[in-house]
Amino acid sequence: MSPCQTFIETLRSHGYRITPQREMIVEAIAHQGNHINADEVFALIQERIHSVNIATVYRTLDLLVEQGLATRIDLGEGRVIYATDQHGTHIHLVCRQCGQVLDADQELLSAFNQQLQSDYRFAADLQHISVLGLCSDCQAN
Amino acid sequence: MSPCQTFIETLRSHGYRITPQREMIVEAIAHQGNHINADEVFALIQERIHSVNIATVYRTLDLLVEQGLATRIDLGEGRVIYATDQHGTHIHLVCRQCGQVLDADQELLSAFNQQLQSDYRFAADLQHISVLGLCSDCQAN
DNA sequence: CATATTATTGCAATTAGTCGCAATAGCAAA
DNA sequence: TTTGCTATTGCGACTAATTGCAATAATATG
Repeated sequence: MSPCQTFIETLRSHGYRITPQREMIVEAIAHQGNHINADEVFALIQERIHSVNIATVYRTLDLLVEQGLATRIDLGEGRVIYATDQHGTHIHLVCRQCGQVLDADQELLSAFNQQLQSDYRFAADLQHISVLGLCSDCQAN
Repeated sequence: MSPCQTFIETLRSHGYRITPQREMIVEAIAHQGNHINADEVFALIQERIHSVNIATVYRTLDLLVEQGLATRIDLGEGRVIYATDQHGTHIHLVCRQCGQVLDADQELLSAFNQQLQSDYRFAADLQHISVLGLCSDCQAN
């Protein structure tokens, strides 16, 4: 089953209705291998059909995040991106001074993840997070 | 030196001008021991003087975060809070389904923090972060 | 203390995202 | 296939936060 179909089936099995709008939004975020923001999703859908509302895009993206099918990452400065759980896992290191974004290896968080589950019974979405801080250049200044 | 004065001096030594507005905003966030959001800061200042603009509040809070004197935490659902670096460090575990917020021990991140510094030369602001995931109740459902 | 420089502010306009509500359209059951 | 229930959508209004710009005021210098 393609990733798209998996998403759709997951939504259906959780009692959500499958609309053309939702299918197109899922396709947009799934086919786009990389990160994507709400505007880009909206633009991709507009290429196919013009009558989809931006509010529906936001609502569907929220739904996908809530269902754990996608993650929402706030990179600061109004940069909010989405990615499917299929997307290669990694950590975004965002410099709070220059705004630069560095990627770090996801493995660094595995011990933390296990502790959250054992100590707090909390299943953290760590496959794709952003961490604010200072990059080496800005530390020097 | 009181925390307020430290903040003010830090700003001054970095070449920023000290205005009454900035002093009041720093006092608001420093005296408020706990988290505070932009609206609350604005309300606290309005009690003293009415001519301060909300845009200045946002700009000053951004400045404090950029300078590492405060942290900005996005708890989702439009809940954005600020706290000084004096504030007791901890991790917010935000459930992506029910919105509930749990606090976890900061210590869990110390190994991760050290690795970011040694492997990526990145000084992460981990004293006060939020992590999205599923709480035990919502995992059960 | 007076002056010049320019960072900061307030204001108004703008943007991104959200919300309430009536109309529409999935889906389950007959 | 038809019907009924109600989740979902589109729309317009609204809110939170940001931005450009001219006026103001903090600081350095003479």
